[in-house]
Amino acid sequence: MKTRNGKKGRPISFDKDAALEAAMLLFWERGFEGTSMADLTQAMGLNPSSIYAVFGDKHALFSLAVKRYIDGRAQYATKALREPTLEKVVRALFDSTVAFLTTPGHPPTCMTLAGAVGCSVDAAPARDIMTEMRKQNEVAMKERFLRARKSGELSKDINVDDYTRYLSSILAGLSIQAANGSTKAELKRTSQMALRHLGY
Amino acid sequence: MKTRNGKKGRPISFDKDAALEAAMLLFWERGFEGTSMADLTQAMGLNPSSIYAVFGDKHALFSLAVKRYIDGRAQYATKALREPTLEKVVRALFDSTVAFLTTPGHPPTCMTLAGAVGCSVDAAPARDIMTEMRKQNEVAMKERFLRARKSGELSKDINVDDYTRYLSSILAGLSIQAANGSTKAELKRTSQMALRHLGY
DNA sequence: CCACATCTGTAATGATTATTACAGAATAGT
DNA sequence: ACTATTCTGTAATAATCATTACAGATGTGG
Repeated sequence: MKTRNGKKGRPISFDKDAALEAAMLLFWERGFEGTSMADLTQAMGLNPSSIYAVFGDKHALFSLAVKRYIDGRAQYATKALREPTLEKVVRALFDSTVAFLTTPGHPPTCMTLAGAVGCSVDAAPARDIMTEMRKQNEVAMKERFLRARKSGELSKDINVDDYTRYLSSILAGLSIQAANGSTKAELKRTSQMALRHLGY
Repeated sequence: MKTRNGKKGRPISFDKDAALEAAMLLFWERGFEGTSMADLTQAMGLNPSSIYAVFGDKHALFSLAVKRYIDGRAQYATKALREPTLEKVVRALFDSTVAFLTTPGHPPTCMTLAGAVGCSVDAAPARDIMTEMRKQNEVAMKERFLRARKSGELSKDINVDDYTRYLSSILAGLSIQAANGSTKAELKRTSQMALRHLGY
């Protein structure tokens, strides 16, 4: 057994992970429609046949790239929600978002905002994936805030849905600010102002 | 003199304004890259030659469409800044934004966010126009807040740049919320929470 | 070493992209 | 009426789009 799990035929000659990472970064920078298969072949260092064989068509590849983004680069948000107290959660949310948006090596914005907001009908599935991801993110936030409400950290006077949407709005706004070219210092001050208004 | 300003040749047979309006709405919905010239010919009811003769190429047409958007549909923001007091300005900013985002007949988001955030290098000029518009919007807000600072309505303890970016962030966030499918009632509650935090 | 299965590279596919060439139609000034 | 000028409609352009056909390469299991 030369391993490969009993699979016959010529084995893959490239690093799937590295290829998908390259695809993810390109989609992140240019969105679904702004990224051509030709661009992808170049960035991934593969020929079309290999891409289609391993990842499927462009839509499937985009889905995988988004999944990689969510499970990797975007985990900072999930981690922030695991902080023990509400204040720490909210602080971590802002701090890690600012850090994320200003990390070199990738575009200064969320992939889910750059990917596809307005797009052609052909790209609508990609846009819907992005919308779905943004909504899932809000659901995760809401669940954490519901726990904070039960523990008494979040006043019962506050509607959790509203609180969630409010925070989500500001965080999305930060991403737009970053895309506009705001510096790390500016983003920090903006989030400090948001935190102050939230009572932290 | 049959008027037409001494212009010779066959006269234009269509309504420039209506055609540009149709183009603007299509760009708004699908962004620069998501809108093809074929889509535009159909939506504008014109053949390519007429479009090129009157509006120039796709980039020029996009510029004109954005200008029309700014000078028309997006004037609500400029009007809000003309309110007499800071509180009225801020309230109007939120109220009119929510009204705008939920007005039927156009996409539920700002054109400057839907148009092109991530895009191909070919579409970069269009993206840069959108970024420029978002920045100009902030400049206008900042000027108004500087006046409020001078009149004593805005505390000198508050950095006007920060205040501007903070408000701009929340407003952009509202646009993302609306694109996510939030209802008018939800957007209203979110902006009410923002207003409360701002002291209004 | 042989038959089979899978992957790789190239070159082709047909569709769609933005843009233009060109011929005919409609006006203006003379 | 005539010519010059401009607009309109169609059809062509060359480039690029996503996708696939196919032949050769490279492996596995027997």
